Amino acid sequence: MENISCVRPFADFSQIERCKATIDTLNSSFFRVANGLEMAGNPVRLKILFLLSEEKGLCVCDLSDIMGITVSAVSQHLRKMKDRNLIHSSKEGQTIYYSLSSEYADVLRPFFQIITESEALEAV
Amino acid sequence: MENISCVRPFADFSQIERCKATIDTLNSSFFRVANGLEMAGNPVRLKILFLLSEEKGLCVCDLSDIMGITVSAVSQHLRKMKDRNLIHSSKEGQTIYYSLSSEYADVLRPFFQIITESEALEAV
DNA sequence: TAAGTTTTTTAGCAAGTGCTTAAATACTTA
DNA sequence: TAAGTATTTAAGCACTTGCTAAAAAACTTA
Repeated sequence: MENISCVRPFADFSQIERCKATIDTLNSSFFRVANGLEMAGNPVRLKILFLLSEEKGLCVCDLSDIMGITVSAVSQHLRKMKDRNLIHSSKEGQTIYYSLSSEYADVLRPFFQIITESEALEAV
Repeated sequence: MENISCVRPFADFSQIERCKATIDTLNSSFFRVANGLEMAGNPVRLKILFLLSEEKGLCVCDLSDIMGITVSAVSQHLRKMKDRNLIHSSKEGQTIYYSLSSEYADVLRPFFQIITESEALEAV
């Protein structure tokens, strides 16, 4: 893929080179950020993230009950998000409580706002 | 999945019921927003979205050259994002220029900032 | 018209996702 | 200790994703 696809007369080759350089420098950042966004890009996980941002003291089986999927399925989602540092866990006796990391709480807030704002809209 | 998974003595059943109701009301919003976030959750697409936010007048083959994947692959990504209204296209002669929708430009800005800010960090 | 260019679409495939069931692990208490 | 509860892990599966190569479509110009 070292070829040039664009032969059109007005192609801006300096622009292309500049973009290539930028993309290359920031490459690992793109992967890291996309990796986080990918987590929020699944409706079940987005719900979990939303719930953790709104409520305190939710465990795996709470989330399972709330969303109507197996405890195992929730657990696997939680692990993915924990691996990527979107959420944290704290053990209290037998139960493990999950919470949203403050970093992601900040960056996801606008999306949660869109979700809650649409409630009124959809009721029309 | 109408069973109750959580039998622990301190389970807050009113909390669970409240959450269930919220999630149910906002269900379609979660799907809609996750559907958009899913687009940004892929490194190739995130790069495209970033480039469209920074540059004017990029076409499919420009993006193909910049990122080193086939024109076809880029085109398929663009179609997905166009279907979900993340981007718009405008035809000028033979070439089709793509641009980021202002709605998504706003909501993705914090992420782009994280990406560009990390440049200095990684240079250390 | 015909030839050339840009873009999209199709077909096919390797790899990944998200779920369930069943088994394993961790912890508490009788 | 044994029994019960909370959670994670493993295995297996239907389904989806993202890519390439090749064909088709849309447009421009000689």
